Amino acid sequence: MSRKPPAEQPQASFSERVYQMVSRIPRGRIATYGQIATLIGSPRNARRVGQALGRLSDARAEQVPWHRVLNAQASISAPGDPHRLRVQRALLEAEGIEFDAHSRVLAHFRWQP
DNA sequence: GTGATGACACAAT
DNA sequence: AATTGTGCCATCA
Repeated sequence: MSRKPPAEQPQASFSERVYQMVSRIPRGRIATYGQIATLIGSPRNARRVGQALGRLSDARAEQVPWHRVLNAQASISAPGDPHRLRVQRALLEAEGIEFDAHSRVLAHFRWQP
């Protein structure tokens, strides 16, 4: 009897696709939540990108450059978490990324796939 | 099951 | 330019 092929998933889970795409952001460049969402084929799901990154285990977080993902204003999004805000900014500055007076990353550092 | 929340984005005002 | 409202949808209480 023909076995039903294990319902080949067209692609990895949403979060896996997020991690894979974020991993392609080169050092010294930044991308936005909406940009990642669009790149993985889910244009209206920027929120879910943030949720996925938030669920990264500490171990995985060391392999995924989550800090290179910012909001549409190119600023760090960390409501209610001033600690991560500080850490994230430090990580970005450590790779040469610069901010303007409004804590927004200069357009110059935007990743263009 | 229902309703609130959220690492967002975009349109409308 | 700055606010406010609406869409989105997995998660969680």
